[in-house]
Amino acid sequence: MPELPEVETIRRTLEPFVVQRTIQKMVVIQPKLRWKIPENLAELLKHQSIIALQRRGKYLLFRCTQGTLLMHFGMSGSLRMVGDDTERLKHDHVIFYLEPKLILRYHDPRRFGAILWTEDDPEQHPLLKNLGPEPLAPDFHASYLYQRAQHARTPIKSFLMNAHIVTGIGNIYACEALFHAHVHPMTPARNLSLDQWTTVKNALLRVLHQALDDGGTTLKDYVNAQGEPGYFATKLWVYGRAHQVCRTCSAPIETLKLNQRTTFYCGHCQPLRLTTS
DNA sequence: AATCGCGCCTGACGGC
DNA sequence: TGCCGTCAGGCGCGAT
Repeated sequence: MPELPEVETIRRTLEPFVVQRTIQKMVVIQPKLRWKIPENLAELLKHQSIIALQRRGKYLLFRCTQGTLLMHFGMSGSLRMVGDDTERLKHDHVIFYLEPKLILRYHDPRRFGAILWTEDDPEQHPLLKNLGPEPLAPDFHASYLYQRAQHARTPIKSFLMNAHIVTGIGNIYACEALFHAHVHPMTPARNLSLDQWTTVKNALLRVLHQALDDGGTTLKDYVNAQGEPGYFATKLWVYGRAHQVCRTCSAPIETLKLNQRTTFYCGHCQPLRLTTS
């Protein structure tokens, strides 16, 4: 599922190809994504040039001459460059035809993704304006997390996955970062000391950078814009490893449900501490 | 104000 | 073989 490293990988793969190109045509096959694709979008996009390709959290931003196309991949979305348009697949919902010739196909079986348009500052778009900071930004500090967590009784894993606190962290990287930080996912966020937040933040950055180096995590169907998978899946320590032995201590990896999401952890390496230390 | 759980979707899989 | 239930889950939104 595309989290920050996957979306950033798509962005990096795509950027040298799409910037400076012009949108000749957009064909919508299935407009019903998480939100309906605006009916006039094809008309609006025609003949616009792509000036830059950016990322904010898990959103991909196509900065165009007269506005910005916002793209989200939900759980199962992908965007691929293809040579020709002859072999359209089931769940290919939108096709972008660029000039000089380049075809992009947006594919999303579960349709939890989104394709939207704004002509204002995209940072002020309702979906972006309340997002928390980028964890990979140079000014992202443990002290920020510590401050925001002061009154949060919510489990640290839910806290890290809250895009209004910090963007881009989904289930996989939240589980992995907490494992490396030796913090139990149920620990109330406000219980962590500044030192512990430093540990968590460093673990998070290490996991995100490693995943980026590996081109993201492919569990089932994630591919970048060139159709290539990511190789971080082989380096997962807890995610998807229920009942298997911990690679550190050989205890069985356990699971629990947090906000309807399966949470993987090692009960031995990540002891639950309910008192502030 | 913070937190919880629903609903949107399809595909894979297990049981019968 | 087919049908049904369950699970996977990002995230806005309404309810508490």
